[in-house]
Amino acid sequence: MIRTRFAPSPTGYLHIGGVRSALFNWLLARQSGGQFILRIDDTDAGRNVSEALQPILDGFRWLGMDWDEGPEVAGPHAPYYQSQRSQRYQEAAEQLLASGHAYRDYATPDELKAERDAAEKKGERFFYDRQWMAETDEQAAAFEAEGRPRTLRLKMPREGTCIINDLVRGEVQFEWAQEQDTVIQRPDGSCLYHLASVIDDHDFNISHVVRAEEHLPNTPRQIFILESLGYERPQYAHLPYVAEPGGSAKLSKRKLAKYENNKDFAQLLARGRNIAERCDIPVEADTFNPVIIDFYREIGFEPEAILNYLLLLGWSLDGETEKFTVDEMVKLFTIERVNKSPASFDPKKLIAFQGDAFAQLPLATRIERTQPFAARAGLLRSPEAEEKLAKVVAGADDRLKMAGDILDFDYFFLDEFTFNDKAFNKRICKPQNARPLLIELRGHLAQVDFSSADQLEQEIGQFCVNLEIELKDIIHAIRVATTGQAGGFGMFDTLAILGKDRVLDRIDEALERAATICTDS
RNA sequence: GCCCCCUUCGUCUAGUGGCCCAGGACACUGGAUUCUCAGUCCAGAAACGGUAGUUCAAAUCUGCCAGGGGGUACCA
Repeated sequence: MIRTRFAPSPTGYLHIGGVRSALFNWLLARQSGGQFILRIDDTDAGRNVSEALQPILDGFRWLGMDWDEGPEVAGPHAPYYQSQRSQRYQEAAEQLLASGHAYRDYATPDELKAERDAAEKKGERFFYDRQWMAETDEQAAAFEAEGRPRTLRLKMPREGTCIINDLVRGEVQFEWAQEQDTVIQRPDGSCLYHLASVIDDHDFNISHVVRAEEHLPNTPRQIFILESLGYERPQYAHLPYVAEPGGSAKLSKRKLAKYENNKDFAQLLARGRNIAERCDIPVEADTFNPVIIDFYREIGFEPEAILNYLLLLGWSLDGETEKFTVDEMVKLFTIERVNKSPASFDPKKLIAFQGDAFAQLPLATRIERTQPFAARAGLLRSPEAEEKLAKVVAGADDRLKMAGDILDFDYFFLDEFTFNDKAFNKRICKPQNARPLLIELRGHLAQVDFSSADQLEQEIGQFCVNLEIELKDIIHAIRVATTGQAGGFGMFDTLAILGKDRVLDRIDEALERAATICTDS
């Protein structure tokens, strides 16, 4: 039985790279009828865990990655919080000490630092020489009498090779002699990550440790721990990390400011901020950002689109197939086809996937998705607004890339709207017959029934025939006058949705504006 | 510095010795269609880090070099 795990720290946000690691773990488990476990690495005390964990669990639920064991679902190996498992780590630490695989060490942080600095000065690699190792209880007592702090260190082998057969990297070798005597327990008795992680993976029966490649160099010491304890090795798969947009360094939540200099990243962020601002969504610098999963949920992305995009960041089926439903991902994913090299996060391609996924949705679903955004932005105040929303979403068609884009069509809902200056100049000021035609058309439109777009098309067509002009001689001016925009969807649909009153008012408004701002030349 | 990993179009990738003067996708450019925008269709530009070998034949194998990255914690 394949059992995989993802182990987030409760920091209050779910990193996009983390989501990808989690996805690969989840896929691996699901495709074989295995299990996916969520374990919380909250060894850092002093933080309100439940509060900081919630956004992460919400993220998982939103993405549809369910976990078989972990927070809020419990399970046979509970607790799944490392902070509640210290007793267990303590036992393991003692076992390691008793078997001679670990030793008590009494070096002070200052002494260590001095040695480290000295080694660096000589251009050498620091290597702890076990100077303050207590080999006997007497020695330990003596050190303790001096008031020295006690840590527990791994007594790493000084010769031989550690061979790891990694599922994505193949065989990787490390010389034991290069490994440091890692500290596994602090003076206060708390245990460190490497110990905790190994114990938990063993206790939870994790069969496949699938994690980011920054853990690869840590693996030998973890293997040392687990073999010293007599545990079986899990299978390892070290994933390439997700790199920053336009770069090759690891995508980091600490470098948000830097990414804003990336054009594509900045555009995505700006798009999100625009939606958030109008919908009154709190924009916290820490979480409202394309590196964090919450961002996408807030502005109306489809979880499947994100999953699909992330899947392709480091994995491919065949170089041709790009679109996968979640079921297909589960069925077709193979750890063997995970790439070795880092993949950089490309906001543009993510948007392309999202736009595609959104367009695939049935109309009713798209309406449903846009509804909350329209509501929060105050577009749905009039009684017939819901009905209008349905028409607008239908008319907008694939111009809507994400649910929050509905705000681009606010001019259908609000009395107030703004004219795009450039379009106004080009379509209304410049063509010399635009204004007379608009006046003429306004008069005609006042007699026309607006209930059907087809009807409007006929009427306006006839209007053009009568005046011996072409449709395009007038239609652009109408668009700008009634929507303020250079582009938009079908003009007759637009007019029908807008309704007669608004259309006439707006033409009047446009004419007034033209009178004041168009400079005759 | 030391250890480890990685290196095909701008980006994600296909490619496991001949099918590759390198295929697909996003983005980009041009054209067609339309009332605009979006879309769609067609076309185009765009890559095997370098080098020395092995071989009849190398993006694919080997060595070296270079570049990038990760790790090097009483962080995870």
